[in-house]
Amino acid sequence: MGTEERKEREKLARQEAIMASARELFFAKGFTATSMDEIAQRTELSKGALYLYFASKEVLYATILNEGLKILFDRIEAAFQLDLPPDQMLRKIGEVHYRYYLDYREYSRIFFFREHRDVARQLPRELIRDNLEKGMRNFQRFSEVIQKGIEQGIFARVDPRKAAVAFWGATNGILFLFEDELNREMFGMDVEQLIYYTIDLFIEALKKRQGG
Amino acid sequence: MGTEERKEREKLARQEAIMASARELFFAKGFTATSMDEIAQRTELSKGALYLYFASKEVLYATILNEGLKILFDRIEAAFQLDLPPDQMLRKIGEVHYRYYLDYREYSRIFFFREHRDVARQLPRELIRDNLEKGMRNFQRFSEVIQKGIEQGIFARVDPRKAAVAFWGATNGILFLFEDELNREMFGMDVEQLIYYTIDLFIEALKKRQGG
Amino acid sequence: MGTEERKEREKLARQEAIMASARELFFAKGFTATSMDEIAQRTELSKGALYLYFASKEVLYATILNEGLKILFDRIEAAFQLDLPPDQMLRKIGEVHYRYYLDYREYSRIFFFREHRDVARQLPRELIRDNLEKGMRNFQRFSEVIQKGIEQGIFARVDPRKAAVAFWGATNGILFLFEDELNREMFGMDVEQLIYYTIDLFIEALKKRQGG
Amino acid sequence: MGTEERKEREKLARQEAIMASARELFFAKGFTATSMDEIAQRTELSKGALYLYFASKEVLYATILNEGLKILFDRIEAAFQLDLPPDQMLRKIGEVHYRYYLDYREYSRIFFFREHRDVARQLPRELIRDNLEKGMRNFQRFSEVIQKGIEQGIFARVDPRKAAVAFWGATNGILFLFEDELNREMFGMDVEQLIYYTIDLFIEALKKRQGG
DNA sequence: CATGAATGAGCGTTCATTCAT
DNA sequence: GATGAATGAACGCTCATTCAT
Repeated sequence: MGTEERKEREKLARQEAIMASARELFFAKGFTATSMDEIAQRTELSKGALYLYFASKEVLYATILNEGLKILFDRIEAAFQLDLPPDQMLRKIGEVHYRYYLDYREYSRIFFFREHRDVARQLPRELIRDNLEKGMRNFQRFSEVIQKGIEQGIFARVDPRKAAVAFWGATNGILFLFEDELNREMFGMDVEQLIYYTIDLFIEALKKRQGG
Repeated sequence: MGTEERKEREKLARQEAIMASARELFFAKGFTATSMDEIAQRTELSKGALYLYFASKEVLYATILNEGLKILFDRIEAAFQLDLPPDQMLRKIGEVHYRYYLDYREYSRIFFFREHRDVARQLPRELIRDNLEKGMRNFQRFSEVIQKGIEQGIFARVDPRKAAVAFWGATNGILFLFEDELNREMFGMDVEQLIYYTIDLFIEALKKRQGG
Repeated sequence: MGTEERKEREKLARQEAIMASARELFFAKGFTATSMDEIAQRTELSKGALYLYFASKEVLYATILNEGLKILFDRIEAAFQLDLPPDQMLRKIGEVHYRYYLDYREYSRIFFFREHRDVARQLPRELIRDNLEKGMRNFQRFSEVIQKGIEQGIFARVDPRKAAVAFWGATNGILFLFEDELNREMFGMDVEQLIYYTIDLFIEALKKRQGG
Repeated sequence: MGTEERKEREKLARQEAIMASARELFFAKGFTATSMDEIAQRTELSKGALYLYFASKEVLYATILNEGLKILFDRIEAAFQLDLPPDQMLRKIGEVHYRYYLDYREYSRIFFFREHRDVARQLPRELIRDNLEKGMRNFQRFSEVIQKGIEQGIFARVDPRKAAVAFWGATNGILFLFEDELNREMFGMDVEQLIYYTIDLFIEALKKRQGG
């Protein structure tokens, strides 16, 4: 029968509806300031119904965070499918990171919340493992790109894995710094300028460097 | 009589006792999740007494944050007093940042979270301005070091201010990434290794790069 | 099914139960001295439940006040519907005021206190306007009665509006004075005696007076 | 020795200083909104010291209220010393009441607080008795004036004591009504106009009335 | 499945009063 | 007498979660 299927579909639709409301509210007001009441209201569902779909406010939040993480993973994954020479690929990855930061501003932002950590632990084990695997795959690919660059003589003989983390850390750090208004004011420059500057600086470093 | 002095001492001791409890709790659970009740209990003082020493939870938190910020500023300030060639000075700054991260782990950790900023705004205007000024002075010195390196022919003709932010962002980003247990597990390397790796990579990049 | 109806009824019953507790407490101790905790306890409901029915302590109080005010307005309104000659109508109004004072002793009492006004301002604007309108209509009718008395040659040519306020003020003042136990003891007479005495004195004054 | 006297004087001075601060604050913000802290601060005395002079916040408040009552009593007392014919004397009393309302606005206002009653009971028995006696004396004189008016044929043969209370109640009632902003707006006239209007209306009534 | 009324613990903050000094 | 640090109970209000229907 299609009955069960329909029910399953409806259940998922409802779940997504809740997440949609929650997303907007969490993004706009943060975890603490958002109440289950508001989420229920915006979803036009009863407060009790929320607990039919999500075990707790924390789990709901964590699920949303995970969603954002998935998007980032997928975008990076997609980038790796492109056929680009290593140096351009590196630039592409940086760009993807920055684009994600622009397109999903709130997800990026939310990763910087302390609450993120406390709450991320609430994710079902399988999701956590899944994220870890995806992350590792990306990291692996990242390293391979650099390795390929070395083999092709484009990059110096660096440690590909270290370089990958350093690169990722650098872009992350820039975006993080520019989250703070006081910092932005202090630096007097915009993120875009700086993120590409940092990416290029880094790629140059890899190109010219000798030894690991 | 020493009576008054003693009282003053005791008052300061009590204040420090409150800050100590608060520090531990804020570090462990963040601002929102820590209650004045808990702080009072841990200090073995009545909740009301807390308000004799700090006007509000926010002010208490802000006072603690500011303390940590001051230490970092002072350390960087001190580093700039050393007489080192630009490239070594850059390495020193990175090292200071990392040392601070090690010695005041929890402060670093707290600065990484968004909650920090929301509360930091509650600091008295003069403190905010003071912090901003200190930050700017550090940033200025930082840029000057790079500028000097360029003039001495050690560094390529980069934009000193952009390079300074990129450098600071990179170290920050590494430390931030390694805060996450999953990331640590994924990367399979330790922070120290990587932070120095990144610093050196960066300095090399500045040395070899042509154009700005 | 009657399920929904029953629920609605129960809801209203609960609301009334809260108001009943609140009324007693507010009457006995005033607004400030009454706590939501007490009201909840007396209603055998959790404190939180109170807020399901009333948005705030102020709104709860205001709702009760408004209820009492409405009764008074309605009674006066009803009196004006009677077909009585002006002098008897005046006496009727005084009597209504006094009867209300007897029947809704606590409401009268509460209106005498300043606290009332501070909280009355918290009423929704529409209610305030509504009350003001009702008050004005009553005042208008009141004046018209006196005006008619003048036209019929029963009353002297006084200013009807001033006379109306003076009359209302006089009855109010008597009731207010007799609220105080010390005053009652001092005067050695009862309210009823005096209120009618004052009313009659007043009507006589209007009858015999020449000029306005 | 004058030592003891001096001490006594100082004690009284201190007491008065506390009352002065308290008066201003109670008048400006009401009983509840005024804290002992503020009173102590304004008096430049420690909070503890306040309790050396007044047993509680309530007693302090009551003492101030009593002071205001005394002023009113004294003014009326003084009026009775004047050598005026009964009708003019009555007008004088009304005027004194109104003048007091103008000059000691806050005292008048404060008598209308619910808190007044709750707190008045806290006065030392002797003060309460004293007030009662003064009140009775005034009431007695008041009645005598009317009695004299009757004997002189100026007033009709009313019950002097009832008339006195009615008169006092009427002026009180007017002042009370005009305390309320909404009422003032509704009536569209000012107190002064109306208070004299009511006084005169009343005196006329006494003059022309026949019987008691 | 879904509702929404109800709970109950918790929040930051205030403040009259006490008491060791 | 005088201080002022400390108390402790209270305040109005919120909200994640539960559960009878």
